Amino acid sequence: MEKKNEVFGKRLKELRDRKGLSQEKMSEALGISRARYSHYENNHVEPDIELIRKIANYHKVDSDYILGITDIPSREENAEIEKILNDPQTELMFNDWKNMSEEERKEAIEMIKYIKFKNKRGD
Amino acid sequence: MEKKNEVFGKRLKELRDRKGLSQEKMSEALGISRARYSHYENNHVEPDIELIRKIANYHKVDSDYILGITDIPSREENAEIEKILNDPQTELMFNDWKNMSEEERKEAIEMIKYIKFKNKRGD
DNA sequence: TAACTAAGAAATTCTTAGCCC
DNA sequence: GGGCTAAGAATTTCTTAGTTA
Repeated sequence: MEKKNEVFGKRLKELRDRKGLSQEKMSEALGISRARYSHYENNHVEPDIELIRKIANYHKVDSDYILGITDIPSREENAEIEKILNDPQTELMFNDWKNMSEEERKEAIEMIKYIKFKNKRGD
Repeated sequence: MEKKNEVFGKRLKELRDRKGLSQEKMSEALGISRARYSHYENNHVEPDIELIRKIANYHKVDSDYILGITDIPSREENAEIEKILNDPQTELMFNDWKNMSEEERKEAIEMIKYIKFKNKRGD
């Protein structure tokens, strides 16, 4: 059967697998038939906007991810990261980190691990 | 004519108005007919995924906004941050960094500066 | 059990042409 | 110009039933 070269179906399957659900369970959750859901995963057909919304909501990911516009499942996470990066110290650290070699980075990671380890022990 | 109670059309019109374009110009930009574009704004029909992508890309907004999932036009992803964080080592480092205290971070920054200094001198 | 698909029915979309302001 | 829509053609989607593994 014909398959469009779409990322949409891949995403559906990937998100479903992540939850360990069968197509049956997924179709129930979305309120559609088993066959219909299968068509989506195999890129035989495309859903309407309402179902795209339901899918995004169910998996708690951005529609941009489902539609293959981005490879980041959710920008919410990214927003959190941005917040962390707004911390002055973190910014400082990142300025150095940016232009470090792989070797230097390895070294730095070791040091960081050591610092954490040391403090946990209360030295 | 029948109108679905959709936010999709509203968004299309709003984004077009923001640019001060006619439906004609918009339809040309998207590579579709004038009537077809009008149907979209009036919620008579819904586009396929490919066209949703084109619209989001043209207006530089998230598909989540166009589909009415969010009211925030764009979550303004920081492309630079994404790129940096995709590096495996950086990810590793960041996992530790996240849950470090201010004191620990200070210490880490000193260490990083030292590592860089040391290497510059060729020791 | 789980997933896929052929075939046809059902529904939606798209075009053309024309209308209104 | 700028936007809307009726009507029918064209296309797509959805269901049923059955197949495959």
